[in-house]
Amino acid sequence: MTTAQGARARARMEVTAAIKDEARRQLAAEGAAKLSLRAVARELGMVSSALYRYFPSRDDLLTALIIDAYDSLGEAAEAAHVTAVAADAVPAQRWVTVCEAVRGWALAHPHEYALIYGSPVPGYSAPDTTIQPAARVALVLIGILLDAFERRGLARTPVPADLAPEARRMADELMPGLPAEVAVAMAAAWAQLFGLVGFELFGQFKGVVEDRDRFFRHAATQLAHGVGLVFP
Amino acid sequence: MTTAQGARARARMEVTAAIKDEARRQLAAEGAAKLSLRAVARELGMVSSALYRYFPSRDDLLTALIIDAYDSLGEAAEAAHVTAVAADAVPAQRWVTVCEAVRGWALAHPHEYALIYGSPVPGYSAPDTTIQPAARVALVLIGILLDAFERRGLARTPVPADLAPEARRMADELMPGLPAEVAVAMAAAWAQLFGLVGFELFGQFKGVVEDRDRFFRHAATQLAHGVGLVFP
DNA sequence: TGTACATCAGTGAACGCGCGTTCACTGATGTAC
DNA sequence: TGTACATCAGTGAACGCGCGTTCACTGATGTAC
Repeated sequence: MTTAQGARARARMEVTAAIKDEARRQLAAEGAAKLSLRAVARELGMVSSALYRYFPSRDDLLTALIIDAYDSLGEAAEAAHVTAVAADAVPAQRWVTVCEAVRGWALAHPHEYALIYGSPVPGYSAPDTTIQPAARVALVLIGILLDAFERRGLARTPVPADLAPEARRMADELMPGLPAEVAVAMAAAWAQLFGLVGFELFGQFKGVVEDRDRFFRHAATQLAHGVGLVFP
Repeated sequence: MTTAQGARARARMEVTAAIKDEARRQLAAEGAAKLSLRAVARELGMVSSALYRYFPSRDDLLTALIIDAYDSLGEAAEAAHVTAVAADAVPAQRWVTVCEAVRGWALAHPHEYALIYGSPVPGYSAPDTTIQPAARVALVLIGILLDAFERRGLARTPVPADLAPEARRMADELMPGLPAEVAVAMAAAWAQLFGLVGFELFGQFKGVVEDRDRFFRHAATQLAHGVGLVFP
C-alpha cells in the first residue's frame, strides 16, 4: 500500500534529515575535514555502522551537505530576488538586495558557507552533481543583468583587445544575451562579492571594518556599478 | 664561545626549518585541520615527542606556518612593488603589478594560501602575533594610494551619508593621509582582490573563466579604477 | 483476513589504523673554573 | 689545557582517545497470495 510504503520511506527521510542536521552541527564544532561518522552516530544514539544504511561513505555525506548548502543559499538569493521584483525594484536595487541576501545567509550559516566557499576539503573532490546547485546565485545575478540589458541597456566598460575572445566565449557559453564586456564584469563581480563576504566571515575585517552592514551595502552598490547597472 | 653557541643554535634553526618544511608538505596532502605532529616526526625520522623540543604544541606549529605564509606573501608583494617603482611605473600600474604578485604567490603556494585566507581551522584561534604579518599586502597597496594621492590626487567616489563616520574612522585609524572615500574603496578592493584569487584557486572558476591571466589582469585594472587610480 | 516470505534498519564485534601529549631516561654538546 | 657540571636534543613507552569500514546477525515492518 502507498501509506505503508510511505511510512517506511518517511521514516527513512526523517532519519536522513536527522543525520544531516547533526552533521551540520558538527561542522560548526570541528570543521568539514574532521566531520566524523562515528561522532554523528554517537550523538544520534545510533551505532556507527547504522549510518551506512543512509550514506555509503563519509564523502557521500559531505556531498549531501554541500548540495544542501548551495541549495539553501540559492533559495535565499532567489527568494530575495522575487521579493525585490514584487516591490518593483529596479535592477540595480535588486542586485544589491540579492548581494545582501547572500551575505545574510552566510552570516546565518557560517560553517556551511565555509564548506562551499572555504578551502577545499583535502582528499575530497566534489562530484558533478554539485555544479548545478552551485550556479544558482550566479544565475540570479545574470538574470538581473539580462533584464536590465533588455529593458534599458547596461553601461559597458570596454575590455582590452587580448581579452576579447575570452569575453565573447564567456558571454556565449554562460550568459547568452549579454554583451561580452558585461559577461567579464559579471564574473569578476561574482568573485568579488564572495571576497567581501568571505573576508567578513573569516575574520579578516577584524579591526578594519566595523560598521559592516553599511560598508557591505555600499560595496555591493559599487559592484552594481561595475557591471553596468545604473541607479535612477 | 660564539662559534660553539652558534653551532647548537644553528642546528636548532635547521631542525626547526626542516619541521616547518615537512609540515608545509603535509598541508598540501591533508590540509591544516589534519596536520599531524606524529606524521611530521615520522617523515623526518624523529620520534614524535622530539618535536616538543621545538614547538610546545601542534597549534604553535600552525601559528609558525601561518606567520611564515603571511610573511612570504608580504615579501612577494613588496618585492613586486620595489621592482615596479624601479621601473618608474605609475601608481595604477604598480597596483596591478602588486595584485598580480599576490595571485602569482597564491598559485605557487596554494596550500599556504588556503591556510591564511581559507576557512579558519576549527578549534584554532590565531594569536595577535599574526596581525602584523597579515597586514603587509594591504600596507603595500595603501602606500601606492598615498603616493598617488600626494602626487596627482585620486578620483573619489562619494560615500553615502550614513557610511561617512565609518569611512572617516577607517581613514584616520588605518590609512592616515588618505581621504575617507578612498579608505572605504581600498578596504573593499582588498577583500575583492582576495575574492578573485580565492575563486580561481579554490576551483570556482572551473568551466567559467579559462583565460585566467588576462581575466585577472583586467579585473585588477578595474580594481585600480575602483580605488581612484588613473592610467595616463 | 491470515500466513509465508522478503525487505530493510539497526546491532555489536572486529580490523587496522592514527592522534596529541607526558614522562623518566640517555648521551652528546657546551660552559665555567 | 683539563675537568666537573649544566644544558639540551632526542628516545621509547605509555595514557587515553578517536577514526572509517566490514560483516554476520536479529527482529521489526511491509508484500503477495
